[in-house]
Amino acid sequence: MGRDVFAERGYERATTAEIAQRLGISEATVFTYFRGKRELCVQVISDWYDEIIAAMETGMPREAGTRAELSFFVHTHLRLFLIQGTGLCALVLSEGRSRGQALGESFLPLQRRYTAPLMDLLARGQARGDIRTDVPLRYLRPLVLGPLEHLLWEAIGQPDKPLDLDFSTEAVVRLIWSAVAAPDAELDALRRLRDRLCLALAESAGGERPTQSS
Amino acid sequence: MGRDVFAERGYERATTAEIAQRLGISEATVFTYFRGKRELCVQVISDWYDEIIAAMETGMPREAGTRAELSFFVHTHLRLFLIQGTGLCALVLSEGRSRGQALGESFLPLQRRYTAPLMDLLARGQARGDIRTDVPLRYLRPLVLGPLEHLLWEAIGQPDKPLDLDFSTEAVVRLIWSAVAAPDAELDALRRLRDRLCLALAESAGGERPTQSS
Amino acid sequence: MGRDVFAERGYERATTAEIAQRLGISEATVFTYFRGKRELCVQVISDWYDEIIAAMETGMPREAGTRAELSFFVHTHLRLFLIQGTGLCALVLSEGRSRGQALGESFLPLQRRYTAPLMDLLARGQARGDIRTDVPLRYLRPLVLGPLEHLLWEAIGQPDKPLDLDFSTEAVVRLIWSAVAAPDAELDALRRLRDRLCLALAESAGGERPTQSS
Amino acid sequence: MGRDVFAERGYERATTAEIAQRLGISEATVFTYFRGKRELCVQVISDWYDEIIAAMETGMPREAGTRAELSFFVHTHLRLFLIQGTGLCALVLSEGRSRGQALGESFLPLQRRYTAPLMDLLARGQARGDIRTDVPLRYLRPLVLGPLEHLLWEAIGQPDKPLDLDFSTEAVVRLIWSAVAAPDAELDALRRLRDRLCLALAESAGGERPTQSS
DNA sequence: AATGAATGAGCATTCATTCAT
DNA sequence: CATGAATGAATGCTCATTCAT
Repeated sequence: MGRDVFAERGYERATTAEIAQRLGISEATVFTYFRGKRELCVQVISDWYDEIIAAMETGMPREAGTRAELSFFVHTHLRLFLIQGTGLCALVLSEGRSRGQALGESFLPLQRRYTAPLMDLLARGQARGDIRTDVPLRYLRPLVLGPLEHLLWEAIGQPDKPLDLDFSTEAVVRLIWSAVAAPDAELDALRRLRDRLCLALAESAGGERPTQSS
Repeated sequence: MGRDVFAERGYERATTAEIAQRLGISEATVFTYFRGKRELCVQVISDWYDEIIAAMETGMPREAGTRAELSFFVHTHLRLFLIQGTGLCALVLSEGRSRGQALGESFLPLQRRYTAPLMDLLARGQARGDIRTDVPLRYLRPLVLGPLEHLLWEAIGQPDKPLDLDFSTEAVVRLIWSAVAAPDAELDALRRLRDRLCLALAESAGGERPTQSS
Repeated sequence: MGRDVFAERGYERATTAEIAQRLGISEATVFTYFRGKRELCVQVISDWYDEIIAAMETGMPREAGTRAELSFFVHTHLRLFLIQGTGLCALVLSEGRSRGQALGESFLPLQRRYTAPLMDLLARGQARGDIRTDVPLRYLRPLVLGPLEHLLWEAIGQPDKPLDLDFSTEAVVRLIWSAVAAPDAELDALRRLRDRLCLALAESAGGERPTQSS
Repeated sequence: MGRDVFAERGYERATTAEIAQRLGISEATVFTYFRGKRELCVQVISDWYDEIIAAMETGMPREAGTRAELSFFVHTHLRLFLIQGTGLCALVLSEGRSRGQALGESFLPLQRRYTAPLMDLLARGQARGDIRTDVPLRYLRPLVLGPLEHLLWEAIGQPDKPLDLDFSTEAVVRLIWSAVAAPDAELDALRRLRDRLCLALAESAGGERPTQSS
């Protein structure tokens, strides 16, 4: 699979020879189907993106609330990039960006397609009043994707310390949520939650209770 | 300058010929001072890190409050990487990681030295009570560096839309601060309440993960 | 022909460029068939040895008597090395030996294969009673090959004085034969007598080594 | 010492840098004294030859008989080439010969000077009637030097099997002598020896005695 | 369609040699 | 006289790409 080679070696160090060999075909045949190494690589990345986007759009729990959606997004993102995509992640991040002219402008649309599910998610959240609206989405997006990438980079760099998927997801989402959630919305929700609990559990009034700023 | 070439072309596409040419010296002279391309590149990265770290440690307003420190960190990070470092950023991120063995293990200590100012900043904030302590620093770090990297990647990808440094800094800091700041008492208590409830009611509730909507 | 280049220039001074050029192919094509310069050179030497060995085994007059066999061996050796092999001889002798590790251990088996025809010849001679048996074959071999090499070296060094093949063969064989032939009975006995006397009278005799003059 | 470097590495693989370093001087200084690498190497070889020739001329036992002289020559040759000269031996043999034009014609006179002691030895032997005169000296010389070189090559190639100097000398001389000695001279000497022994040891007539061809 | 064979364009690296100081 | 610094000229080797079959 060309994907594996690019993922393992990076763009420059991947050779058409090895790709052809792993595919069990002749090196020349590769050029029958692709105009060149660059186009092949773009195709590989593109397919990879398609899978991710499909997974995102298919599984997204659109009715479960904004936080659940975010949680799903984070979980899926980490999962897909961890199972095999770390190499491709590096590929996209490093080679796919302006550097020189190797992989050209081919990635902008992909990038846009990929971030679409997240942008939709955030937009829906704003419509629901769950996501803050005082900051343009343009600045919210890196707040989500940035930490994920950073976490993945660290995971790549330390293959001996594998990431605990569920734990990491929860930790990251909690942090991100603190930043992107509509402040009032969260407070409101919490207060409503507390009030309902107080009613339902009137007799069992033990445990901690909110003290200050009623 | 070798730095520019590596920054513009990446490790593989940078040629010793071009580096020598831009330095106005012969290609052979390069090898008089560096054992090879790899060593040269490591030196370039190392110098670059030194500059960043020096800038961070020198200008850090240690008495102006945690938020001001964070603001300075973000501003400085964006500024230094924008003026020339984006390519080097990519270099470190992509080549410096396990990929093959091109740039070996030379980067781990650098990486650590670079994140030190941020970690110190966060630790001081926690001591002052400004930074939340319910999440390990290990998870706070990507929350800061991640968005910055992501923002920079986007800025690199769209050179026609230059980043407004002060505005971006303020926007990003505001977001990050929401996530890393110690919540005030009520919020804190409410959140802990909610979290424990979510756990307790996990089985009797629906399938989707706990959200605070509704 | 790669053989010519290595023969004319030696290993270090032979360039893949020149080899390719003389073969009328591109330099890259050379590396399609050989993993590198070293492997190519080993192949060249190997083929050369094959030819010599084949010539030796094919033409050897096994029924014509030991002296005729030796004559054939000498004649063939001189002929093959003179027509084109002197350079390869130098190649094997100088590069093929321990010096650094350029041409590795690849030559030991070749060396052995090459000397096999001579060793067989000598062994047959001993079986027939034509070759002396009082000296291990190990010491007879250099007595044959050594003068041939030396003669060839001289011939190389003085290209203006070409060697007369038949005359040289006869002269060399006559000399070698004197040394390796089984001495006739009287001489044999006399020599053994002398040798034992030399040993027995070593202490009571003068300082200088035993000679038969006087 | 430049000598060591050339001996260890051969001409091509020896670098002026290493030579200068071992001499504890700057690389440029080397070029103050020698016009170039080639000249330096010629000087090294030349000095080496001087030593050998001096050893030959100084120690040669001119009154001890031809065989003793030959024995001394062989012993000294093997000794000097074995202690440090194998590398230089290879150097002279391979680089010193016409190959390309690296070490040019500088060696012919050296070669001649070196073989002079041997030629004189043989000439003296012929004058004394000890060395056969039916073959030109030109053909006798390789019979002596050839086996020595061959023996040395083998010794170089198998550093784990060091040569026993005295034993090898005796073995080689015995063989060479068979070839170069004047046949009649030897027989005559042996017979005279036997006759004298018969007289001196008339009573102890046991042991072997020459039977045939009295 | 598939491929074996060939290659042009580079690239990092080496090293003898020069020369101003 | 000695040398630090610089380099021109090679050299072995790689690899994406082409094309006749």
